[in-house]
Amino acid sequence: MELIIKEQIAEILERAIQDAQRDGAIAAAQLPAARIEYPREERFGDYATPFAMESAKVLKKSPLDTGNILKPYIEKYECVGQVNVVKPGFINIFLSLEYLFSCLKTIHEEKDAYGRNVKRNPVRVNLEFVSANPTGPLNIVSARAAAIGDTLANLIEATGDIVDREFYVNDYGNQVFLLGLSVLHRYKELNGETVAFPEDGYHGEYVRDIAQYIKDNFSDEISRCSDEQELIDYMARRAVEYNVRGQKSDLERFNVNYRRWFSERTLHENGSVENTLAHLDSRATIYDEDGKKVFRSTAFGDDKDRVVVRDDGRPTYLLADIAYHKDKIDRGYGLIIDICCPDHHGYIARLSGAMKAMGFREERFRVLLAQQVNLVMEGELVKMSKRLGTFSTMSDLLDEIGVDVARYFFIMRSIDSHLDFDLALAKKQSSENPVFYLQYAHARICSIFREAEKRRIPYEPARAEMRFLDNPESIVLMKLLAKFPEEISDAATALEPHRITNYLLRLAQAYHRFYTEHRVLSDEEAQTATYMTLCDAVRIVLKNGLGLLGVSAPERM
RNA sequence: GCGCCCGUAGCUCAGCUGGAUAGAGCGUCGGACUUCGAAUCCGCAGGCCGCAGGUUCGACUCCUGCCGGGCGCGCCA
Repeated sequence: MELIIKEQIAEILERAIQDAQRDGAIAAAQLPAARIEYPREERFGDYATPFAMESAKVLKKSPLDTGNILKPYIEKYECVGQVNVVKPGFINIFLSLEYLFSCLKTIHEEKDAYGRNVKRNPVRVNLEFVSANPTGPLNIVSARAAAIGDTLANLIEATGDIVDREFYVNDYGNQVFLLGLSVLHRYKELNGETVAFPEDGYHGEYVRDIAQYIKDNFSDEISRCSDEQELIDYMARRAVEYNVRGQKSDLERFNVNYRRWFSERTLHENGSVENTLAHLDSRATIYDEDGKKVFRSTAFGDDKDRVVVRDDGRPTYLLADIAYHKDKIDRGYGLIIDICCPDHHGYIARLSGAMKAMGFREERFRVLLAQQVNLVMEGELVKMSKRLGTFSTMSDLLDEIGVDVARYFFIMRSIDSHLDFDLALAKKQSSENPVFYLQYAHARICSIFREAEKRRIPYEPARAEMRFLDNPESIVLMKLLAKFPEEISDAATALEPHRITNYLLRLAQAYHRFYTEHRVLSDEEAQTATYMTLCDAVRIVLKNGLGLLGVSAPERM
C-alpha cells in the first residue's frame, strides 16, 4: 500500500487528465505538470491542484470549465470523496471517509512501523553534526545541533534511507596545543608552581578538573616526559581524551548515538591529507604562491582562493577538512549533510567549492546552519564563551530542564531562526510547555485503556464501525493520522525537523478536542470499540512521532 | 565595506518551495468538571506580514534597493 497520500492524489490526477484526453474532453496538448498542494483552509478540501489555472493558456479553456470536465474523472477513485471546482479555478479534493477509516486499520497493523517507509534502493546518507572542538564540555549551541541532527537522522531513516551519524573530532592543531598548554599550567599550579597563564589559553574551571584527573591517574607517565614540548603534547592528548569522553556521555544522555567519531589526527597520520592535496593538484586546482599551496576555490564559487599548505609546509585546517570530506565521498555516500554552527558559515563556500572540485555533485552535498541560541535567564542574556569560561554547558541545561523538554525546544523552531531559550521559563512554566501538552494527550489515552481494563471492557478493533466516525472531530483526527507518513517525508526532504513538532501539536490538539466532545467508553459496544480503535491509533502516532524527536511518551504523568 | 541568517498579533514563533478571508502557543479578558485525567476544552480581543519598487492572473513567499537586529569575513579550529 502506498503510504504517501499526496503521491496517490498526484497519480490519480495524472490518470484523470490522460483519460480526459483520451476521451477527447480536453485537448491532447503538452500540459504543465499537475501539482498537488494543500488548500489554505481545511474546509476547502484536503488537497488541491491549480492545474486548471496553469493549463488555461495551453488548453484555451477557462479554468472552471477544465475543472468541471476533470471532476468526474477524479471522483471515480475509491479514496476520493467530494471534488469541488471553485472560484479562480482550484480543483479541491476531499478524502473519502472509507479511505480514512481504512487508514486506522493500517495503523493498527503497522504499529511502531507506521510512518516508516521501506525503500528498495535506499540512499546511504552521511550526517555530520555537532563536531565541537574537544577543548571543553559541549555548550548550548552544540545541544541544539545535536537535537536537530539526531532528529533529522531519525526522519531520513523513517523514509527508508540509511543514515550514518558522524562526529568529527578536531584533535589536531593549534587549539589542541593551547589546550595542552592550559592544562599543563593548571597541573603545575597543583604542584605549587606559579607561572603566568598562557595568553590564549582556556580559562574554564574544567581545565583544573582535567589537570587534577591527570595528576590522579597518570603521574608515572608524566615523569617520563623529557621536555616541555613532550609534556604539552601529553597533556593535550589526555585532555582531548577526557573531553571527548565527556562529550560522548553528554550526547548519550541526550539520546544521541554516533556511528562514528572521526579523528582529524588520523587524517594527518595516515597520509590522507597529502593524498588529498595530490588529488586536488591532479585536477589543476592548486597553485603555488610564495612557497604556499593555494586552492583555487574562486573557480567553484568562493570569493577568495584559500591557502591549504603554509610556507613552512604545515597543512591548514581546510585541507584536513577537505581530506575528511574526500573520505566521506570515497565511502560511497549518496548524500552528505553537514550541520554546522553559525560562526562557521563563512567557511561553507570554500568547502562546497572543494566538493565540486572533487567532482561530487552539488545537490548531493548539503550544509545546514544551526542558528545561534540565546540563553536567556530571567530576562538577562547569558554570554557563552569557552575561552572566557563563562558558558553554560549542555549538561547544566539537561540538569535544569531534562532531556525531553530540551530536545523539544531545540527542534520546535525552524533551524534558520535564532532561538531565544528562556531557561527560567522552560523550567518554571514546565506544566504549560508544548512538550507536556503532547505527552499529556498520550498519557490521557493510556489512562482510558487502563480504565477500560478496570471496567472489564474488551478492546475489539474488529468491531469498529465507520458510521461512528462521521463527525467533525473524528474526521479531523483521522486526516491527521493518515497524513503522518507524508509529514515525515516532507520534513525529511526539506531537512526541516521542526515540521514534526508542529504536526504533533495539531494532532494532540485535535485529540483533546475529540476527547471533550465524545465519550470513549460508553454503553454502546460498537461505538466503544470504534472510539477505542481511534484512540489507539492516535496513541501509536503520538508515540512514533515523539520517538522521532527523541522525546519520551509516558503512560502516566 | 563584503557575505550569510532574521524582521509576521503585546511576547515567542508557524505559514508545507507563488495561491483562496494571514495562523498557533504564551499573555489579557470571559465561559466549561457529580461522568473515561481540567497538565484539558470553548469564546472575545489583538495585523499596513520592516519600508519602497519590480516580476504576473495572483506575492508573507521570487527579484532589486533601502531600514533595523544577529553572526561571520585568519595561513585559529
